[in-house]
Amino acid sequence: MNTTKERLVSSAAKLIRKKGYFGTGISDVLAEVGVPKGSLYHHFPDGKDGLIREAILHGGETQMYKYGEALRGKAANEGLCAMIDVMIKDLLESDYQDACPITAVAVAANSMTKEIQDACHQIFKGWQDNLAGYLERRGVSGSTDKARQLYTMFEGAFVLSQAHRDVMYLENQKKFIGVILDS
Amino acid sequence: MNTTKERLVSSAAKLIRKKGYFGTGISDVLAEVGVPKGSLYHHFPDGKDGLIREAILHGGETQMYKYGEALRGKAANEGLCAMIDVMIKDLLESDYQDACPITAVAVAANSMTKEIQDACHQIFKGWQDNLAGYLERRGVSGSTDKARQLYTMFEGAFVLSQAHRDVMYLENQKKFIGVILDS
DNA sequence: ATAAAACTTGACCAATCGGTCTATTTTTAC
DNA sequence: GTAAAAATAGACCGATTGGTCAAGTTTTAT
Repeated sequence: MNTTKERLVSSAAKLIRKKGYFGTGISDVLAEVGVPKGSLYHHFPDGKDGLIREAILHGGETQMYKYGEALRGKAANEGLCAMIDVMIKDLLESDYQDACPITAVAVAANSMTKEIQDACHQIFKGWQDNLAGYLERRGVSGSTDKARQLYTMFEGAFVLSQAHRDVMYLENQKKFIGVILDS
Repeated sequence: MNTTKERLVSSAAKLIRKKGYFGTGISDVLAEVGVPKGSLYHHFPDGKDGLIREAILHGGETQMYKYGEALRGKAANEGLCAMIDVMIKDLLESDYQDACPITAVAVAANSMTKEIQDACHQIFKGWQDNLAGYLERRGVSGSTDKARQLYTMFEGAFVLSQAHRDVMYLENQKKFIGVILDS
């Protein structure tokens, strides 16, 4: 399926990674999809907020799927390194233009609707739980705490790699994965 | 001194922490300071970009000073914990509304002017160098690498604590400071 | 076949955006 | 004291913002 609604959501998801909530205009999305304004308000009666909310969920789930693919069937350390490689690839392929799809909105989410805050929260939590489950299945002790810490490090490294236009921050995390897993 | 220019800069710095670059309007700043438009364009001929650039530098330096105060005269582990407490206090006092002053802009900085990107880069680098110098003075080996890693963790924890409205992410970093310093 | 529901279309709206401009007031320098 | 410079003031500008709406088209159900 490739409905108008889906194309609007994935276009919005793509744009908010680059410019965030306030930087992404309704007309930008409309122009990219080639759809008039009325269609958007038919599918999203709540307007921009409804669209962005779904875009966050869509972007977050897409990303989680990519991470899941990288982890699958690998030992803990190896899988986590592959996950970092996904992040590095994302940054390089977009020439450092694509932020973490959630961070791009989350940093200013407190001035937005409750629904959007919840969407950010939900996706972040999903990533974390997914990572914890992955570690648990590999027999790592204290999987919840370690997943949280790894996830924190990766998030910081992503932000800094983008800001400095240097994937070194992400690359460096590989060295610390073992330190955390063994702690 | 408390000049019009300074008040404009610190108001802009305050607002971009809450809403980011695109979310902060020139008129918001003007309204808060109680100054007409002409004054702003007198002090900042480059308009919004010039103002935001100085706001980033100002906000970043203010923050660095606060961190420096927390670290001063303390052993490495103790000082870093105090630094985390500063971040926690910032989040709680603003009811999770204030993001890291640089992150708030940096996540979308790639769609802004080179000058603004450079300002973000400069402040981030300053924090990192400061932390490395602090560790070095305390005889920590590999101070550059460890400062970078601690800084990455703290940045991630700040973003996640804000997004989840839960300072636990920051609080948890205290447990890992020793792990990194001893690694 | 036909009525209802779903969807598309684009003109239109008030409000706000960042920015320009000229006029006036205040401060500084000599 | 007076001229120049700095700063304040706010009306005004075109462009864009998110959003509404009435009219038309297509799809679905019966």
